[in-house]
Amino acid sequence: MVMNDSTSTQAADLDAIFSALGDPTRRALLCQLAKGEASVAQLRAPFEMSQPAISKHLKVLENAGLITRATRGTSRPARLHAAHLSEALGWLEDFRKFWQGNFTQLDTLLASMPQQKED
Amino acid sequence: MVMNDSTSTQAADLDAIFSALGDPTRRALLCQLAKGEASVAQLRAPFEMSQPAISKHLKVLENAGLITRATRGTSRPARLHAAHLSEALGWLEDFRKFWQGNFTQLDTLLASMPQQKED
DNA sequence: CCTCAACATAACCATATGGTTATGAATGAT
DNA sequence: ATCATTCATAACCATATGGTTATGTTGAGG
Repeated sequence: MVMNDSTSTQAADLDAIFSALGDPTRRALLCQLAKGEASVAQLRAPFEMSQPAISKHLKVLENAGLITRATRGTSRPARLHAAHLSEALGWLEDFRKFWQGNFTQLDTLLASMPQQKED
Repeated sequence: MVMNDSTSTQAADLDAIFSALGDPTRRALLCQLAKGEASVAQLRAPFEMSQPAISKHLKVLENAGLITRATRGTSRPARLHAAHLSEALGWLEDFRKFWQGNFTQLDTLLASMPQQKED
């Protein structure tokens, strides 16, 4: 497994995806969208936040490839684009496998060594 | 499943974890640490970046609960703390399940409706 | 055609982020 | 005791982020 930038998933993608997920409002928006597509007004409803703020968050999610926008009249409904979410999942799962595989070795290694003071 | 802040995982945790993962340097640091614990100097080696910059990144990772620090003499080696990584994984996997479950419904729903122009 | 509704965009602001250089503190070695 | 090494912290800077209000744009309906 390759754990650096030579992976098929571009580092910039992961930057955008993880950063997008780092905001609670945006995670909540994704949760709403998991129930189906929704307009800006609908997405805004649960929040005490201005409409432009929601539009900005949606743009961040769109740039991260996590949602797509349509145009239906004056409405611009958003919907999930799960492919990019799996990129983040993929990285984390790969990382977990890598770490877990290595952890076993490390564990074995530590067990065969004189005890060390940890701090 | 609960997709909001009332989950056992605090929203603030996820904020910190995902934000921490949003930086390529920090992901690279985690990859290095997946091979085993490492000192600041060792972690710094692959980067063209000052030592304080690395220390700052390590603090971000530590605040996110993704690593722990030890103290061995003048060295302060870092090591992975995978439990918090699984929080991010957990959120993403839960989200995927939620979305996938709902996607089926949505798909069925759309199939039973008159065709709509998408944009 | 006029107007309302639904958004987007611009301009602005405060704070956060990611880097730097300079300096300080603690430990190990001589 | 001194000195070098390892790292943390402080101060600073440029840019990004997350919010606001004000305004522009575009399509639907009377």
